Parts: sequence; C-alpha cells; structure tokens
Amino acid sequence: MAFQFEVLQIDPSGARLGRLTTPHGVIETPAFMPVGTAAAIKGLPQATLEELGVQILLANTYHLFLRPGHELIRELGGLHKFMSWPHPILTDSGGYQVFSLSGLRQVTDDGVTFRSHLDGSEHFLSPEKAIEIEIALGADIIMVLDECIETPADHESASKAAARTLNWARRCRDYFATHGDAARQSLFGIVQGATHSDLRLANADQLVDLDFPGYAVGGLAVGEPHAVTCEITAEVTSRLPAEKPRYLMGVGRPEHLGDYILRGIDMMDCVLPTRSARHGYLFTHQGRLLIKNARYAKDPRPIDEQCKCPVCARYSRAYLRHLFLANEILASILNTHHNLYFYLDIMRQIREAIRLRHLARFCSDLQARLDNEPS
RNA sequence: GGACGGGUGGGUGAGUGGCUAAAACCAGCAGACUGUAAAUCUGCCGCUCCUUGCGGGCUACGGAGGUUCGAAUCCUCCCCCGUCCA
Repeated sequence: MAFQFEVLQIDPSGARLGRLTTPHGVIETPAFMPVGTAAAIKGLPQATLEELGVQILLANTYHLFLRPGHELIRELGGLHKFMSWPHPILTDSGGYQVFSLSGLRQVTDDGVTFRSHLDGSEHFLSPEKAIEIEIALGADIIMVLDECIETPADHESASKAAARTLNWARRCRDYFATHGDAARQSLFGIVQGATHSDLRLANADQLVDLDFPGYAVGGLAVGEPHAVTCEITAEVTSRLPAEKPRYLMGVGRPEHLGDYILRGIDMMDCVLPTRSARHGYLFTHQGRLLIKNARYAKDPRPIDEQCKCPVCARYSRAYLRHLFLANEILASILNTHHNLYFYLDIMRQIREAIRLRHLARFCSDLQARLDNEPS
C-alpha cells in the first residue's frame, strides 16, 4: 500500500505521534513542511534540505501552472523529477491565492478567475482544473481547491465560503476519482468556516462524509488571536477521524507549533522561517533576533549559542549582519539555513517529547523562552 | 589672465522669491511578516524644548554684505571646483 497513516502513540493531551507513508517516502509526524512555492525553497538547494532533514516540501499549483506550466512539468516526468526532490511533496491548490491575491481575482461557484500576478493575463481555476494540474504535477499529497477568506468574517460570508469549499471538495474528489490515481497521490479535503464554531463543526462533519484520506484545517492564522486559532483547531480535530492525518495549513510561529500539535494536528507548513530569514528575522532559543540591528555590529557570537546548526557553528552575528546590510545573497542562504534548522529541530524535540510523554511541559517551557529577545 | 558652467542636509541630486527643515533615490535607524504578488513592505532620518501637536524655539542651501514684508532662489564682492581659451 503506497499510502498509509499510522498513529503510533497518542499523548493524554491529544498530541499524536505518527508515520505517514507516501510513494516517495515516510514522514514522521508531527511534521513541519517548508514552503517551496515555485518548486524551490528560496535560498536553499535540495541537498541542503536533505541534510536538514526536511521530510516533505510544499509547492503551489497556481504558481507552477502560470510558470513553467503543469504540462511542461508532466512532460519532464513530474515535479519530483523536475525539481530533483525524490522525497514527498505536497501541492497546495491555489486556495490560498484566492485570499492573498484578493485584488486580482473573482470567485464564483464555478471557480476562481485570476489575473496573473506575473503578466496580468487572465486564468480560470475550477476545482476540476486545480486537480487536473495537481495530477500533472504529481505531488504525493494534493489539496482540494478551497475558498480561504479574510478574518474576521461575518457568519453569512463565512458560511457561504464554507459551503462553496465543501461543494468544491466534492467536485475535486469526483474529478480525482475518475482522473487520478489513489495509489500515487492522496487528496486531502480542507475545512473552512472562519472563526465560527458552528460552521467549522458542520463543515468538518460534511467533509468527513466525503471520505478523504486526510483533512486540512484552512483559513486560520490569518489575523485572529492565537487563542482563537487554537480553539477552532481543537473543535475541528475533535470531529476528524483519528486514523487519518490532520494538516493545519499555514502555521505558525515556532512557539505556537506545539499548541497546534497538542490539539491533534499532525502536519503544518509556513513561510515564516524562510521569508523571515530573507528579511533578517532570525529565530533563536531566546526569542527573535533582527540581524540588521546596530547592536550586533561587533557581536562575535553566533545567532543562537544553543543552536547546533552549521551556520551557528561557523558564523558570527557581526558577519551575518554585514552580509545582510551588504545585500549579499549569502545572507539569505545562511539565514534560511538557520531558521529552517530551528523549526525542524523544534519538531524533532516535539516528537521526542510526545514519546517521553511530557509535551505539555515542553511546550510551555518553549513558549516562555521564545517570547523574548536574546541579549 | 580671460570665457563659460557649478558649489544644496551623511552621499548622489531636485528646487530658481513665500505652500521649503528643503523632492527623489541611496546610506543609516527601528519595525512588520503565518497554505510566498515578499532578497518585500512600513515608519523615522538638522539640533532642541515641552502639555508629543499636522506644537514651540534655534540652526541650515560655499563665505560676507545687500535688495525685499519675505531669499537656497535676486544683486555685489570674495573663496573653492570643473571645462575651454591664452
């Protein structure tokens, strides 16, 4: 069986230790998935990602459809081969672009009409079209097209978006059933409903009826308070089948990863480590460090004295600050390397903490340390 | 020696009588970033005072004088830089 999800251990808190088997390898969960929108983690080559222990990458349907085109990637043997990443890949559907490109798109029940952010040309993405593209790309896990809306959203518009998302999920599932290959790819449904519990619960229940091999929670961490994100996440996971993987989309800050896992989440992805790195925002065990700050001009210490990453082993804050201010590409590379190591290391520690049954304590300790700034 | 052109805030460089503490860009300082329109974006960036306000005072467009209600902007002289002619 190409796809399999096993829950190896459930913490009293609700956190799960699992193993997700895909055609391109096994993913230990809870897992953090770095985002490589255009078939690249900005700043890091694949060999480095392997050294870092990246288990699975994200890529984006919308972006790859526009450039270089899904047919071209199919011709070249699929995304794994194209980008030389023989490990698991997940493609997002373009649902997030419905949200982030709000000025460049129009949504109807049929689908989304986008104005390309590259050249302004118009493109139509229906649920079926999204799946067609995702099949061509060939990722191990593919996502249904959903409508991600802004928060706060009133009950009526959240309800409409959730209903539309559910309808699209059905269409995606049906299209995949006739055109896809379940042995090769796994299609995940996405729960929407903004911050309204009743909508979230109903949407989750109906989505579960459609029987997807995995479920995602979308439309969170888009501006609402963290406590709300946690609350909604807990409510949704309580309705999702225990034997299937749960993916909280687009999160989060490092000090919050544990909170989601404590609420039954198995997979997460976020641009924060990679984007922040390019913007000079580094994560450390003592909190955030803005490398461009004048206070680091003569600082010979590594970014994070407790960090075991190759960047911290070798480079000083003073040098990294210089690279950043001098606009050297190396700044992005090294900063990204560090931040991704930091995230993946936290995930390793979280998995270990679940194994040792002290995740809750680990998470509160982590939160206290990270909510700070290094000396 | 002569003829032109030019000297503006840390830098480049607009501005040619009031709306100018002086555009824009860069540098500098600080902040933001959550399924990537992001190596991006935002704020500050002469000194000083306070009741922090589209607040007050001071200083400022090579120097010194002058014209004017008002000058970076006009006039006079001087200093410096560039190009050309002797």
